[in-house]
Amino acid sequence: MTAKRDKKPRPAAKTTAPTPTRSALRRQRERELRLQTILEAAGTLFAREGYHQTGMERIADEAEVSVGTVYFYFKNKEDLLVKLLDQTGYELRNLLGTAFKNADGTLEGLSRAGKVFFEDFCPNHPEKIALIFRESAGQGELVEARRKKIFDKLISDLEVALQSVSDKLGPFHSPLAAEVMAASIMGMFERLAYQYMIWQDRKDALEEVGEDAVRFIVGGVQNCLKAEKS
Amino acid sequence: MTAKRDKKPRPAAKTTAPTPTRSALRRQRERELRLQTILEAAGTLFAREGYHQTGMERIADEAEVSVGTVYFYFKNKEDLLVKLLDQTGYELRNLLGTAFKNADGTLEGLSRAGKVFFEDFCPNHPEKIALIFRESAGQGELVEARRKKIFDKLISDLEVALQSVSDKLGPFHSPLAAEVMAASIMGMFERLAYQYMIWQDRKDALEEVGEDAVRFIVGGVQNCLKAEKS
Amino acid sequence: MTAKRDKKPRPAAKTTAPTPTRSALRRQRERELRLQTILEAAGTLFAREGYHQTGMERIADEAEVSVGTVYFYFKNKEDLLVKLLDQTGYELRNLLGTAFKNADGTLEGLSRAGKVFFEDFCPNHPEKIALIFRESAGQGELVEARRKKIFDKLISDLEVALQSVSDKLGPFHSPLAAEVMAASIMGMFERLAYQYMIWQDRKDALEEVGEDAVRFIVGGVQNCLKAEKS
Amino acid sequence: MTAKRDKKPRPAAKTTAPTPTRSALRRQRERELRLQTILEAAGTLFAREGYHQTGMERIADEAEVSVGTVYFYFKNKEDLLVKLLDQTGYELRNLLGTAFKNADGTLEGLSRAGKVFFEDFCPNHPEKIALIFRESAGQGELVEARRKKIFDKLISDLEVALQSVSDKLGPFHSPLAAEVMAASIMGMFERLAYQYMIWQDRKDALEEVGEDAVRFIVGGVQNCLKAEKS
DNA sequence: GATGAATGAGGCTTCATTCAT
DNA sequence: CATGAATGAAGCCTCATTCAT
Repeated sequence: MTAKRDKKPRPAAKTTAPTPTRSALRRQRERELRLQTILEAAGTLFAREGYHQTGMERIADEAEVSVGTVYFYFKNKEDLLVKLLDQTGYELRNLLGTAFKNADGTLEGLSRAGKVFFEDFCPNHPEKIALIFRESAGQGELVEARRKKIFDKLISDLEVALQSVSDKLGPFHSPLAAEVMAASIMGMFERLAYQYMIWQDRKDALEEVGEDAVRFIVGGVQNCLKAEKS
Repeated sequence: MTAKRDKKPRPAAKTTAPTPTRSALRRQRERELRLQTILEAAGTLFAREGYHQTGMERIADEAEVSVGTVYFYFKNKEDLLVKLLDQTGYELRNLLGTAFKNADGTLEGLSRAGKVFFEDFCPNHPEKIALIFRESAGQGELVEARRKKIFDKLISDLEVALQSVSDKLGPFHSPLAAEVMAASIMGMFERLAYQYMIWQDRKDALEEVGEDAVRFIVGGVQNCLKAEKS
Repeated sequence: MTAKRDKKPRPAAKTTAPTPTRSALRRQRERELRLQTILEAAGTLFAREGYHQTGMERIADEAEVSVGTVYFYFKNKEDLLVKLLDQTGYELRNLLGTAFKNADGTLEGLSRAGKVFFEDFCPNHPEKIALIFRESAGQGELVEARRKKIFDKLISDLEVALQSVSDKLGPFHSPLAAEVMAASIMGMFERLAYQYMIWQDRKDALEEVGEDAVRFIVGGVQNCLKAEKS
Repeated sequence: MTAKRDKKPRPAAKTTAPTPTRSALRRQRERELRLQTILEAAGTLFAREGYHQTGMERIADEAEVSVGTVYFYFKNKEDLLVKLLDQTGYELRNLLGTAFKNADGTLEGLSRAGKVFFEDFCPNHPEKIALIFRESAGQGELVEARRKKIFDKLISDLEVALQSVSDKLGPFHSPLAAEVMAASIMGMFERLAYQYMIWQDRKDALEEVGEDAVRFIVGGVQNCLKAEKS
């Protein structure tokens, strides 16, 4: 979970030291802290300068450690990107997944979820937008696989939410509809975030963008329901 | 359109022959041909193996020329990507732009444009999808600038089409709406193409995907109109 | 004095140890040593084979390090040449500058300085002769600028010495005289060293050459004094 | 004498065409002209940008011919430099050699020769200064050999002139003296020209520089004579 | 655990030279 | 003779990764 290779299936905690000394605990904490520091440094740089334009030495500098230390915590550069991607994906999924669950099968709920993305996530994590939607693209099979998994999960979560809507408001025109809509909505989020956060710097417009997007989504979903609500 | 640097702007003045000789014409043609060959080789490899994973030597091999020849036609690797991107962008814009214009301000027209993308462009140009939506992302400022320009134009074309719709069916709820919807639709196209062409290999599903997407779009647009049609 | 870029200006603030550990000192020493080893390898090869005929790999081989190591200590090939040139220039100026100062405004002193060049510097540093008078010529603006600076300083030192002579023995015929003579003498040194050390291998003749050169110089200087000593 | 390789020991003139047609003559003239054009283009560029910084294509451009044509007239790039160097050397030797001969063993004659260099050659041929004293240095064995030959001849000419002086005014202190003085004077010319023509742009000072240099030389020579003239 | 000097394979690019047209 | 597209060896340099201290 922390260091280089997962060689040792965690024998430490249970076997030798049942009662972790205080210093051991502190060490554990410091280690976690350092790992995060490095991860953040990498994240910042990847987002700002680009994955390939960022060297390991630069990351080490930014994290105020040595290159060797970076390699102690991460197997290699790709690993750094993967971990970063996973973490970002996890956060995003946490945020959106929760929002979708709370949607409770209503269109209002979906709308709220959309607003969470545009008004919470985007303005607070521009570098994560850059990472997940830009830097992680086209970086080799392993990263791409991870990226796919994240999107798959997000889309899947969204699909479930849409099914709930369907359960309440009637079936969709097509069996693929939920899946397609889920992917569509993710695509919207992606491009809108990219447009207004990365290519233009219009954080202030995000609220309105979110509202329009949400209205678009609601209309879209409604239109895919076989028997539309009167 | 020509080679490396446009240094010599055709020193036609001296030669008394305004009509290019036949051999000169053939050379011109061969040159254009070879340039395209290289461009295609690069396109294929970038899409299949990734931009960074593809060396110049590999490209030369694939195009059956020497490395030097590649550099005779393109300034450097980035130039190759940029030219490729521009060409792809041009084609896509040609296709979609035309479709949007033909939409003539009707929702049916928009739908047709969507189908053109999913049923014409996607299945026939999977490598262009990969190039424009994956490989060109995060490759340095110059490429990113070009990428932005392409997306901007596509979105702008689409926005115009949406304005036409608005002209016919009434104003949108918000002044940003057209722009946001345009970007949204591009995002949908992007992610759906990516999902079904790259991550999954479901060309057969594209037709249905397209239909669902289009239905979603139509619903979305309608919902953004102030006075909805009854 | 240190490595590649002086990025980190010694972040001493944090470490509570103002006294560098013994191992740190040893490292420092080893580093300096290696830098010199590389510099010497490059110097030897540049002199023997020529700057352009010497590849970085060859230099690394000669210094018994890897190419990467060379680039760890020097920014690029030009940097290697510049550092080498500076070092050589510094030594030469040290030698001649001191000799000129000790001349104390006498012609005998000047003569002694000349002999130092021909009998000390030349036979012991043939490769530095080659470097400063041959390899560093015509290698781009940066190197040329450095070269000019070195010559300027040497000439300036010599001019000062000549002014001292003038102070003792009377003014020169022309205001430019000191400067011209200084440059002339440097030119003599240069070509004589080149002739007898590089083009011919007549180290044994250097003593006599030096004597003749010095006699020539003395006569030249005297002839430029307005009121010659009887 | 003219083209690529001297393969054919000139069978043309005598064997097949005893009476050169008019067109053949014109061709001959044009060929010579073109050769000179290329040579001048190369000379200008070598002096301005440096030998290594100048590509063959650039030379061809400047001469308004194709690369192939350059290779028709010159075996390779080095050949271009060698021919240029030879030509320059020839001119210089012509100029100085004549001047030395006209010196007629007098110090006034030597002085006149010096002035010819500083007041005729330098201001009118800055690019030749650059070529012979900078660009041709350190460019491989063949060029260096040629360079040596040129300097040897110049020095030898000068030495002869000095011997004439000696014949008139008495023997030199040392048997090497004439040779050493000859080299010294060449060195003076070299460095002074370099200083005032290349590193500084003080053509206007050349006259004075020449005068001072000449006075220095005269004094130097006199001082090397065993029995000085009263 | 941390350090940072060392490694070296691999990448991109240049450019003198050739040769079919 | 002239052209200029094509060649490909060779060069410089980067940077992820390792390992002795």
